[in-house]
Amino acid sequence: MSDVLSQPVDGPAEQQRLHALLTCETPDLRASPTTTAICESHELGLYSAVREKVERHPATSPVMSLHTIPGRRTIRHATEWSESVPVICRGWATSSIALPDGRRQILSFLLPGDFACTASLFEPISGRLIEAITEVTYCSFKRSELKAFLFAHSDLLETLTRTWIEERRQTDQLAIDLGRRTAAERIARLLLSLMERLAKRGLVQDNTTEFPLRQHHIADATGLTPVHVSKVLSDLRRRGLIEISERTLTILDLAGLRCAAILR
Amino acid sequence: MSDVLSQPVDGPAEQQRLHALLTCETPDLRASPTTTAICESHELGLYSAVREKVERHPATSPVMSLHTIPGRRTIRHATEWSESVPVICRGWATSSIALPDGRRQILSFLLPGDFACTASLFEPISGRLIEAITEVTYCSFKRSELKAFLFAHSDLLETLTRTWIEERRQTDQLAIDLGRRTAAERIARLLLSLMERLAKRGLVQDNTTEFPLRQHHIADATGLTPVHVSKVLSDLRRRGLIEISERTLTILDLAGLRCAAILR
DNA sequence: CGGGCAATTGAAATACATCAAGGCGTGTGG
DNA sequence: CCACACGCCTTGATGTATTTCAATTGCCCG
Repeated sequence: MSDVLSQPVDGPAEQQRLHALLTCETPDLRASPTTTAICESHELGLYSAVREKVERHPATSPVMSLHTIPGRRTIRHATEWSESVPVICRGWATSSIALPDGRRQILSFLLPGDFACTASLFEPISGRLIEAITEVTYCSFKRSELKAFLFAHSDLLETLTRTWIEERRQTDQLAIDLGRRTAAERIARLLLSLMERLAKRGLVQDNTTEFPLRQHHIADATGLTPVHVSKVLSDLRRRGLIEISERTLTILDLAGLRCAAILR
Repeated sequence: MSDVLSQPVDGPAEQQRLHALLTCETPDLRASPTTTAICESHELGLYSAVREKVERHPATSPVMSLHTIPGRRTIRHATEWSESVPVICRGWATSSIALPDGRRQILSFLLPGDFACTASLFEPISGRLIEAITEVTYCSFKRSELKAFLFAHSDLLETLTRTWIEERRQTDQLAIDLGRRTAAERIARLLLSLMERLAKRGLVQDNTTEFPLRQHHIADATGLTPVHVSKVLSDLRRRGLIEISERTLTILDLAGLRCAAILR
């Protein structure tokens, strides 16, 4: 295992704590930012649906373990044949593909509640690199058991297909963004879509949110160079559309930004 | 319905013919190019698996109908809420997204045996445009029945997930192609991947295949302009890697083309 | 204090787009 | 049968978006 700092939580006593964490039953945990993020993402998707189901049928719960790793660490190597499926519980991560010569493309940013990739529920992932951006705590499900659990509850299976379809929609959009949109459009759209996802998790207030992305993350997600990202962002700032500073992003002119993203 | 020329084949007598077509039982049909393509793609994926199953349990077969439309006609509009799922049986088609201003991105080329999009098996497609390139005959399954049929045969469900994972792998590759590769790399990779898929269907002989794509198709698939595609293709020709003429493509130097695609 | 990562900015280079003209094949109507 | 239009491809000239290169700054951290 490459994550020296990972903290498996498989013990019987720890299961109790994990269950509490998952279901937000412990007051002190509820107060922590960790579980806040998790709880807020209640209506979100597959993970929260699984969590709810586990809460109701604890006996059949798939084996899982909690891990916390610092930023910039990799969660899954591209070649790793892992029997477990990670879900982000706290922090930001990336899912990307790398070319041998160093070029790389970020396929998606993973926020709390996101499975790394729905396809990885069925087979070990192929060639995708999962990396923490910030400090991340994630939940590792044993694949075989999660799969069985999903198939045992047909409503979960339905949520899974909905998640999958949504995932597909996202990657379709990514393709047209990369293939047919200008740099400014791509970046504006990225910011807007992140804002939307963060808002669903209750992480946006007054159009402002914590924003741990470095410009090279934006570059790798939009198929651009860090330098050019810097120039475009400066331009968006100059036009009074956004403000970025101190790992914080605020959208000053939503309509204007939408226009820059060409959401006609 | 926009396809004036479509030929529904729902009648009881026609079912017989359709079944024969699907299972390649009729000699005259077997000889025709139509069914050759279908039969060759035997080991290919979901469609052939479904076909096999239907052959074995004809009574439970989902309702389907055959249609033939000329080239350049649209099979499914982007906004169309259709209750049926098309599979290409003969010819080439595209699956694409269009922007209101005319820019468009082809997400995939559909060859015989391909479902338009695995996700569309569960819900009507959203925003994707399916268009015939050549004359196309396709098979329309009634979604609800196909779905039920799949769920009734768990091995089909497994084939479905494998297809889905493969589909996902493809769109991931598309993203990194569009985001991080040069024009020549994109085009070389497109040609190689098409060749590979055609070879699986037995449509390649002596590194030569029928190739109905216009350069604007290649452009829309690679995020380039038709003019630039022309220039890159000319270059590949000049370097003795490929030959395109008369709607025919032959790869003269496979290793060289692979190198141009940077498959290190 | 030094060293590494991140961001900014300007100048130069390049990949690709746009514009424009011409050729070629094909269908169509006179 | 010819004239013509139209779609498709090619090629060159020119324009532009984005990259590459380089220098500078600030910041964090040991």
